[in-house]
Amino acid sequence: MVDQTLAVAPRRTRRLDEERAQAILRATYDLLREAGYQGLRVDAVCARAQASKATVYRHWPTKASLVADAIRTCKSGEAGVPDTGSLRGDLVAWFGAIARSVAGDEGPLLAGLFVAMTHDPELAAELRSMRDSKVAHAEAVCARAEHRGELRPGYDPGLIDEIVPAQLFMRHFALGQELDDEFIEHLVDDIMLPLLVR
Amino acid sequence: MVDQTLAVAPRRTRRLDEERAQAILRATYDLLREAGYQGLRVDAVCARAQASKATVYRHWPTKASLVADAIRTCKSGEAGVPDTGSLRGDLVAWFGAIARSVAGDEGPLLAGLFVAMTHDPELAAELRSMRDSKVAHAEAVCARAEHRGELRPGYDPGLIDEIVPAQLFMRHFALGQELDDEFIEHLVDDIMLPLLVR
DNA sequence: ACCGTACGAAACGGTTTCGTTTCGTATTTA
DNA sequence: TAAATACGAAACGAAACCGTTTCGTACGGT
Repeated sequence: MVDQTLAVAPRRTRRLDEERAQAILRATYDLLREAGYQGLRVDAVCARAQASKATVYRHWPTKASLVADAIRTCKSGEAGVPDTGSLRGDLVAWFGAIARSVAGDEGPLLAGLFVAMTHDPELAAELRSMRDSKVAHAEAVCARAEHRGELRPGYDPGLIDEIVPAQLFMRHFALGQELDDEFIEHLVDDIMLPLLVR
Repeated sequence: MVDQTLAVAPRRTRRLDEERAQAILRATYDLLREAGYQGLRVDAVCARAQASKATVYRHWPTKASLVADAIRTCKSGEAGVPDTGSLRGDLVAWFGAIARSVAGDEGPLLAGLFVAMTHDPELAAELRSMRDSKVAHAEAVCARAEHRGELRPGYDPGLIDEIVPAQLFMRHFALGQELDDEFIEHLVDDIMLPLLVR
């Protein structure tokens, strides 16, 4: 990313240190999580990263480009899920990890981006292209369960990707309720397992 | 609401016309939907409602109080659902209506309020207390279906309130995808009916 | 070593927004 | 009718923020 930006730049001699670029993107990411896109101030990014505004604007001409790069760079990858020996155990462990992500970084980032995505379709498209689909992971978990005899053919693993993040996000942000073990188990036992096992 | 505000005010002679108050709250509501909470400017409310800032600040000392009153006043009520003669028909019609609301007013309002709710717990609590639960409605629809022999006892109507708004909102705002008839039918046939009928 | 470019810090000029004040006029009450 | 209050429009003073420029210094390439 940053290298690519520099590659199309004019004949540069001095260039932005990779460490400094990371600090700028990290500051952007953290402030984006705290304040949302509309509340994000380039001034604040520069202050937190101890970078000059001229530098930041030179490399990222718009707030949208800065934010897109920040998310692309700092977004954590999908953690693997342990094989617990049962479909229910796998789902509880996995959904618990997703819940921690929703309550941690991913949720606040998304919460802070909705209005901007409504107004800036280009940014929206770019951010949506970065979304990690959970379908492959769901397929792996369900295939394991099928192999164990817990599931019969005909289940739709895509329902996991469709339902679980949405339920976790809305419960936490719209309703302000805890994503505790009880809720995770409800999500597994009352919603996802019935839909997969039927 | 507005009357209550006036009732606790000092010995007033001239007072804010009810029509004027409504115009201010309507302008607030509309701008909130367009720009979100963080993008809402009191200046813009005053310009749109043709009210002075002194007037607005006199009656609503903070942006949060203005926004809470605007939502309380302008939020449309839950429309009734026609009795189509079948559970599936009822759900398709009802979820279609919810989808139109999510894509219309309710969704953008919510999308624009997440960050504010994170930072202002009082505002969050107040807004959450205004949320129309769909449980009673779901119970009525399901009771009708049970009476028709379509459902057996043991279904959980609360799942409708839990799942449907979240799925509609996230599909529209997070994924930027259409809430078309196909998706409504998928929501009914592949998710809600299996969970209710089991 | 020299030259060209860009760094960080600070300042710039312009705009926006906030919450408050001022002023002429309107409304309500006694 | 007079007095008190508040209306809408405009202005106020301060702060924040934007994107750009300036300056001394640092870095990369030849």
